[in-house]
Amino acid sequence: MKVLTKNTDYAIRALLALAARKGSYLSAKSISTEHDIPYQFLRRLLQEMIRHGLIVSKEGVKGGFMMEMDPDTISVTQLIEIFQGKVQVSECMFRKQICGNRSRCVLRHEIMRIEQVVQSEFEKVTIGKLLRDLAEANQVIPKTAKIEQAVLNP
Amino acid sequence: MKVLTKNTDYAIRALLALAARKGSYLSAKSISTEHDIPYQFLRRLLQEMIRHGLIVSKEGVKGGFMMEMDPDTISVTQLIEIFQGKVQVSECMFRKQICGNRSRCVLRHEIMRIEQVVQSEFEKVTIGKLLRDLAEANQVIPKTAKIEQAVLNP
DNA sequence: AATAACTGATACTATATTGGTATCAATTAA
DNA sequence: TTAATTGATACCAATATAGTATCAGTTATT
Repeated sequence: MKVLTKNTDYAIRALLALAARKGSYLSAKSISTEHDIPYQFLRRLLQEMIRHGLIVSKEGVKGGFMMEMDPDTISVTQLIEIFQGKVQVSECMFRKQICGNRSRCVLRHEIMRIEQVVQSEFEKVTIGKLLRDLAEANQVIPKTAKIEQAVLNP
Repeated sequence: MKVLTKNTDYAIRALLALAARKGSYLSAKSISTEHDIPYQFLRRLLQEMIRHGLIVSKEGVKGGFMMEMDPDTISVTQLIEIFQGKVQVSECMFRKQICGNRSRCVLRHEIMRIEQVVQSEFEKVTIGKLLRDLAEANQVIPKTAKIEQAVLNP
């Protein structure tokens, strides 16, 4: 059971790069090469994130993608939902009516409780928090010159 | 993101049926029809559970599958692991050496913490507990005659 | 105005996972 | 002997995941 697919994993890494250079445009190409993410794949992810209002873009030369919003308002849960769909126990959850299978519902009750825990935990993990963790981790190993560089080329 | 696949879902239901009639043999066919689980699919699941020592079987007429062990020792985590693989953040988790990508590792650290929470929560949810929850739920609706029947034909 | 560096949109392919079916051999109670 | 059963395994279809390719439109720079 994989918690994060490549989609989400790459998206998080791209957002970290954008958050580290918040306010300036980064091209898909530069993010791709610096973070070892397949170029065309990355572009699709970036466009998806634009559609969800997480980042903005500018076309043409010197264009690229930019993060405008506060990185602390972007949580890992959001990204999981975008790229892996809303967390659900099993399909029957989407039916509005009470599920005919009572045993499944008992199970569901238990798991929904756990889901709440997971959701709230995941919501605390934001791009902002990860970025700070990263900076901290880099300070522990001061050999890697500039922190910014270390953040962008880990 | 689906927490439980059909595999796990069906397996849990089958185990609930077996736990409710603990000590006696139930055929795959009866479980299949009573719980609306595709016959051949179910048989594969049952065999997998035998391989993992969760249940036992007897061949021939009046044969079938039986639960011998304490239902409280079978947790949902175990079933998820059997049918959906061990919970992992992303592939790089399986590499022994420290992952070259530092940003991913920071993320990993966060998620592993969450994983711990999930694991321990899921471990509390055992077949035994679900069965008791079921019986309780059935008592609330006393119309459904015998509890045993209600458990098996929910 | 031409060009090169960009994004937008979308179609395509390969592989893995999930969900489900079919078949045949071996066992056993009646 | 026979019918009900499991053991083992091969197969199939649908979906999800991961990744590639292409072409049209935009824009800074020359």
